[in-house]
Amino acid sequence: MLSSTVENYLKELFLLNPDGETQVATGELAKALSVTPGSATSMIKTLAQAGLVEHRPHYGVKLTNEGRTLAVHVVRRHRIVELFLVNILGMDWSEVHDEAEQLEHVVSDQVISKMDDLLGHPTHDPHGDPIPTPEGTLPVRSLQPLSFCKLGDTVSIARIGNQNTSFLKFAEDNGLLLGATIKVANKNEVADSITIISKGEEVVLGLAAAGRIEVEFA
Amino acid sequence: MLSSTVENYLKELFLLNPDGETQVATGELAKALSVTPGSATSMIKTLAQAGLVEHRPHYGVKLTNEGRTLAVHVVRRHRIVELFLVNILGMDWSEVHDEAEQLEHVVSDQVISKMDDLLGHPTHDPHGDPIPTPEGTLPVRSLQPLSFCKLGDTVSIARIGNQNTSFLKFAEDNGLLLGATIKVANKNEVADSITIISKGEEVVLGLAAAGRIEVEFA
DNA sequence: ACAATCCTTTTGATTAATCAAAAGTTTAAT
DNA sequence: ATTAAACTTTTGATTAATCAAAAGGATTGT
Repeated sequence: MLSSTVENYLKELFLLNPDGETQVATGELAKALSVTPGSATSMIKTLAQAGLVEHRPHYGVKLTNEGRTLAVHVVRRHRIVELFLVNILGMDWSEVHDEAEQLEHVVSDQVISKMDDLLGHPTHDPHGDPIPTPEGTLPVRSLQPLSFCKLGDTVSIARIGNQNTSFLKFAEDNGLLLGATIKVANKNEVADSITIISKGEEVVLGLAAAGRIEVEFA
Repeated sequence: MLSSTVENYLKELFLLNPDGETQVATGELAKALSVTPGSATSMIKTLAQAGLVEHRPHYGVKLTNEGRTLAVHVVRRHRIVELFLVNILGMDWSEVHDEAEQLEHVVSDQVISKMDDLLGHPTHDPHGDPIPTPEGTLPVRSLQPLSFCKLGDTVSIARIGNQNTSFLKFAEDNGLLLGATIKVANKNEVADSITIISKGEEVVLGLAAAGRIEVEFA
């Protein structure tokens, strides 16, 4: 059985590099997991030993097929739990990420399967992130960051890629919910901001924040 | 925040000595937790340091009020989770104990409270064990072990104090469910067995097993 | 080509939890 | 009252995960 720590390293490697195409830098991984680079190096060596990652010292690290499979399962557990907490237990989507972060390491496959049934085999979690199937397949959508939209574009929100509680509360308060249709009312590269119309109200966002909201054309 | 290990030690001390009247022996605690006596001693010293238990070396150990409060909360989480897994997720009562054993350490109070709402503020878990209130109070019932019943007694099953999966499956298969009314058809102290009639069928149990089934007079 | 800088890796220490086995207490039996 | 048996505690080691800080590569600028 994998420790929670190992599961977190694998999951984070997957999230930082979902396609498995690039190498993830030790420092990037360390930062994502809030550990020192030295800790990351030593865990990477352990994972490489176990055949879960491929490590090219000083260049980076990448999941093996085996590691990727395990990582995807952790992600599946996380996202099903999140949706369950929101849809069945009635929790707020801004709160469930941290809770799921704990639960993902202890819920059994059987519990996940029961939750999945109860939820009606959903394809996306409350933040719009795809839920991997039990076999490890991920539904793919072609989304673009809101920050790439042009003046006048009318789009619908498909994903919020920022799990921060306060940001999610802000999004909720301003009607920036999954499926909401919004229109770009202004965009100012110099001022680093974008203005959108959501439910008749103007909302101004910095481009960095808008980059973490993904949309599709309606 | 308490580690899972600490929570398990506290929980087990509570289960071995719910009234806090006697002292629990180091060896007894060690056995219940499947650790060596030496490990138990060293953890007991840590807990005593933290003010969660009172340790009289060579005599035994006992929860302090603070330790008891924490232990009761762990038990509450465990039992709510168990009932949730059975009533909401549709799992079999014989399977939920081990699952709850993991979940009890990571579910937040908020999740427990939502589960509690959804379950309608239950007082007992699927095995008939009382669920402590959020304030730490335990409902009390006066039950007696089935093994104490006399020939001809008609009683209803109120608690199954054996969490072993195979035993629970056996109980289920023989109609020995909570609330079931049974009658003692035979009792043989020499043969160490008791025979009961459950749903018209005779079921023979050893007295040790019958001792872990608790009943109340109908 | 040579530093300066920026990462990464190594080294040595620490903490929580555990075990095996030695040493120490208590209890019970003769 | 001594000794044996049973239990508890201590000791010394081990493992997983971490950190701080030293040492080692790689990259870039001049």
